[in-house]
Amino acid sequence: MPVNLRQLAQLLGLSITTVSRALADYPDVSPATRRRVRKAAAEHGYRPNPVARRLQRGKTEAIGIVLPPGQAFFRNFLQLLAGVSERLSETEYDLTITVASSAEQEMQALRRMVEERRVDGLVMVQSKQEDPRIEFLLKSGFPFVVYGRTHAQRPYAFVDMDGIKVFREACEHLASLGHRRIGLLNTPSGLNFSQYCTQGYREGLLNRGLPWDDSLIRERSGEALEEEESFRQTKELLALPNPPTALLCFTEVATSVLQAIRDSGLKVGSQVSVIGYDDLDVAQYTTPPLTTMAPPVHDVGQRLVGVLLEIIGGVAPEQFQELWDAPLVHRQSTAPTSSGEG
Amino acid sequence: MPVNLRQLAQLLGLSITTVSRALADYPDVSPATRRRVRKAAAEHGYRPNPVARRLQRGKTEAIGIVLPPGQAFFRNFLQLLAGVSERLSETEYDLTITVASSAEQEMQALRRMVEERRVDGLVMVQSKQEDPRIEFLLKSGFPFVVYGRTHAQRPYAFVDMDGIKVFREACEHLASLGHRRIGLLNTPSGLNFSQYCTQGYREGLLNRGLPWDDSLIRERSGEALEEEESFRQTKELLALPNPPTALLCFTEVATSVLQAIRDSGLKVGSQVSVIGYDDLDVAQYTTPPLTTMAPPVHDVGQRLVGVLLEIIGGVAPEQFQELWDAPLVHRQSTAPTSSGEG
DNA sequence: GTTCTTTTTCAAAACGTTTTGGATAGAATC
DNA sequence: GATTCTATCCAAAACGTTTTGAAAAAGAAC
Repeated sequence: MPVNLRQLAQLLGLSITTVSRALADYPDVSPATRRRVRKAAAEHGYRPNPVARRLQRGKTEAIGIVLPPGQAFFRNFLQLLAGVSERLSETEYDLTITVASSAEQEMQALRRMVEERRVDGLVMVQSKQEDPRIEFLLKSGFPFVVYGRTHAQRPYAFVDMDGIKVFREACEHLASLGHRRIGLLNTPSGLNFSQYCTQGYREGLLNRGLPWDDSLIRERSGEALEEEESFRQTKELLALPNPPTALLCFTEVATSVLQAIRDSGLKVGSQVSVIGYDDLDVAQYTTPPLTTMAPPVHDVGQRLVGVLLEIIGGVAPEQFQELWDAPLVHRQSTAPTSSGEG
Repeated sequence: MPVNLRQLAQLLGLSITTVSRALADYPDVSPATRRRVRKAAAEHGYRPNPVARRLQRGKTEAIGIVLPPGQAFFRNFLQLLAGVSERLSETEYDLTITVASSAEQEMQALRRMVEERRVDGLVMVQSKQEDPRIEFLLKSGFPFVVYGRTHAQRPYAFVDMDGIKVFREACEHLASLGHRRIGLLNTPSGLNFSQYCTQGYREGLLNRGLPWDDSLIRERSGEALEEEESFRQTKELLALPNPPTALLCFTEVATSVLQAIRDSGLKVGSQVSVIGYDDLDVAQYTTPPLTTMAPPVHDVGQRLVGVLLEIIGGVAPEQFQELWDAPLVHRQSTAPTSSGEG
């Protein structure tokens, strides 16, 4: 049904070559015929067949993502995906995804993508400390970029949030508001990220001359319902003899944290300041609206594609090792202590 | 780098044709050579190039999904995607997705997929009552299947939950436990689905001879934070002079509903029964664990692909119009009233 | 040893592009 | 008028499969 190059050329009384080159803006086709070709192509709704182009170019013009198993996926993954997709729409590339139902199935899906050359490159997410997927990709020399970091022999391309810096600065910001006791409600320690949080938190305290206090730190087990566990942990912190006046937490549990604060008879903002990590939609709707560390997930998604395309183009991966910053978005859940700056 | 058919044939001293046919199990190649070819193919890690196959077959061997704009995506979408992906992994098909950043961009992405023939068919999600996307697809004669229903001139293929039946039966179940006043916490009325809920609820009451009472129904505005709105609405219902002893709600807001019940000094299960729609993970972790209407989203995803592949294969779409049932998963949030069946 | 089947193999076309390396014409140069 | 140059155009090859139609080899029948 759709018209192809041969038919279009025949219609115009031109060769396939000339039509192709006219549409691709080669300089060796006269302006007159170029216009003529353009017009005819538009009229007949000619669209080059991507599959044919891919074969000829030896590229699949697609990049892949395989979603790791386990429903517990990070909250703003769709936003990352949106960034990826948006950047891709500027190109001829498609986004091919498969969602894995188990760890073995994940490796299998990965193998299929690289060994059958179904995509030109891969965006890897949810990196683990020791990650067989990354090892496999390094070994096979396949283009890829990681959102996150991992332990690997050889250097590889990644874009990651600078968790240490982000939490350090959030912590320092709370200190500059006059807070002397700052609590940390960390994500489960299975993830790489939780360690960066703790370290940044530690550095922030240190920089401001505040003492380290184990009792001000809680970490989710990852087993119980996150809302309930966070609620409980927050109440524990506030019930301490010398309770914190500020909390660092993850936005995904922020509603529970805020609720626990109110439930303890305290006012969020004026009495207890809270900063959440991740600028989820929900942060705008909590009462009061939540101050957050706002990782630019959408932009990261775009950047991941940009990097990957360069690597596919032949640039060495080790050139792309980026740590990104997450600015604070100030809302009403943070306020100076009554005693003011100290 | 990877070996292709020509090289493999040369290695074996056979023609391309024979090697190809041997691997495809044609009967006209002798068992001996077939074995020989198989062995060599395995040894050299031969994988047919999918792009070449696609060109030759005139198929893209891919199906597409374009995610509608707006972060507020339905909760278990990833589970649907998992089903889609799982079914697809039994075939040679890839899954191509693009996420739209706006309604126009959504149409544009759709056109691109259809007009450039980047995929062989589409799975459509989040159907609206009047849906220009569906109209466009019908007009262009492109293979597609919808998860959900819509108003359209011509018949089309869909797989949808039978919301009326599901809510009717949930309502009747509560009635059979002795409940006489049953509340409904509905999803915003913008969605098709909310009307099926109301209707099923109505039919359930009718079948059990229970009176319709407007004051027992609440509908989220979709503007406020869903947790807070649901909490408030639940408290309103329980504060009525003649309050409900059972509630139908959506699992995505169940924690707030349960909390509101406790907050009103009532016990979930023995005093107020709750059934949630959607068997999200969270249902297992609430206190008490939540009885749910459990749409088999994963299976629906698989089925959508099955249907789509048949349509791509040439079967008429109107043959596939399926309404699926969602069984009740009984947990501890439902119990007979103290007065018992009656 | 010829003829007729049956089994096994293969050359070539096709899918729809892009790109290479000429060809052809007219204009410019001498 | 022969030569060179430039501006246009095009035939053909290539990408790696699948499939068609025919050829070659092997067996069976006489």
